[in-house]
Amino acid sequence: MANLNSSEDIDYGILDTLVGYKLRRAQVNIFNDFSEHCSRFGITPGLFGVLSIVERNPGLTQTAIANALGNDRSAMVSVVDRLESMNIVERKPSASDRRSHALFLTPHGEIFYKELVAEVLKHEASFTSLLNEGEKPLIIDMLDRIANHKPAKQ
Amino acid sequence: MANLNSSEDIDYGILDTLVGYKLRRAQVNIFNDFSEHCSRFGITPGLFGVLSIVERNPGLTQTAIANALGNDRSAMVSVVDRLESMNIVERKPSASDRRSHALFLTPHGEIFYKELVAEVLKHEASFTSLLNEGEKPLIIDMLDRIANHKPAKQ
DNA sequence: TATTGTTATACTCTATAACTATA
DNA sequence: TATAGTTATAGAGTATAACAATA
Repeated sequence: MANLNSSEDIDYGILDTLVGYKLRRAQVNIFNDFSEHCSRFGITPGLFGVLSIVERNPGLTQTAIANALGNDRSAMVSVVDRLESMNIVERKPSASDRRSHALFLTPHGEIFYKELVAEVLKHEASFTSLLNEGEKPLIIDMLDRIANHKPAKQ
Repeated sequence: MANLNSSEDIDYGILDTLVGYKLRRAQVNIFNDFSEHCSRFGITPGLFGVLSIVERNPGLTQTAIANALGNDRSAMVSVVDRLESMNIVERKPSASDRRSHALFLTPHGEIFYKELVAEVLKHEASFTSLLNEGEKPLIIDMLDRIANHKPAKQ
C-alpha cells in the first residue's frame, strides 16, 4: 500500500523555487536552534536583538530601539519589563525629554550579555560551518538586499 | 539636540553578522510583500504552501501535508476548513483508510491556483531582480542547507 | 497499541487604537 | 499638534494534550 505519510516522495512544485518559502524554512530551523542554545539564559531571538542594540547604543529610547529592529514600540513595553525583571536592563529617565526612557545594561547585564554572546556564537558557528569560503558574507549581503527591498505599490 | 529616534546611526553590533537575524529581517519583508500581492485572493503564505502541495500531490492526507511543510497536523484542520469554505480544496474519504481524508483541488481551485501562481511569480520576480546571475540557485541551496541542518544535542 | 482527524487550549508574536504626559 | 510610553485588545501562528474512530 502506498504510504501517504512519507515526506520522501513529496513534490514541492513551485515552493522549491520560491526564495520566500526557503527563507521561512531556514529561519524556523535556525531560530529553534537559537532558542535551544539560549533557553538556559531565558533569552529568545527577539530579546537578544533588543539586548544587542542596547549594549552597543546605550541610552537609546524604547521607540528608537523598536524602529531599529522593525518592531512596533508597543511591543517594547513587555520586552523591557522582562529584561528589567531579570536585572539585565534598566530604564533611566531621559535628561532631555521627560516623556522617554533611556535604556542601559545593568552591571549584571554586561556580564550576562558577554556569556550570552559566547553561546550565540556557538550556535552561529554550527550553522556557519555549512557555508563554504566566502558564502557567509554573500548570503548576508543577499539577505540585506531582500530585507531592504521596498517594491513600489501597484 | 541629538535625535535618539533616528535609525541611521544605530550600531547593530553582532546582529549584523548573525545569519539568523538577517534571515528574520529578510523573511518578514518578503512575507509582507507576498501577503500584499495575494490579499485579493485571501491567501497567506501558509495557505499557499498547502495549496501547492495539494496541487502537485493530489490525494495526500492532512497529516502527510503537515509533515511535508514541517507543521503540526492539528494546525491543518482550520487551514483545510478555510480552503474548503473558499471552494478551493475538498476532503474526500480515503479509499484505503477510513480515518483519513484525501485532499484535492476542486475544479474552481485549479483555476484559482493558476491565477494565484501568476501573482506569486510577480512577487517573486520583484525580489529575484535583486539577485545577480547565479545568485538565486545559490541562495536557495544555502537556505536548504540551513533548513535541513540538525545539530547534535549537547 | 498506534495513527487520523479533531477539539480545546494556551502561548508567543505582532499590530492597532486610544490614553497620559510631555514636547 | 505631535510624540513617548503605556494599556487594552485582537489576530495569526504554532504547539500540546486528549478524545473517538479506525488501523
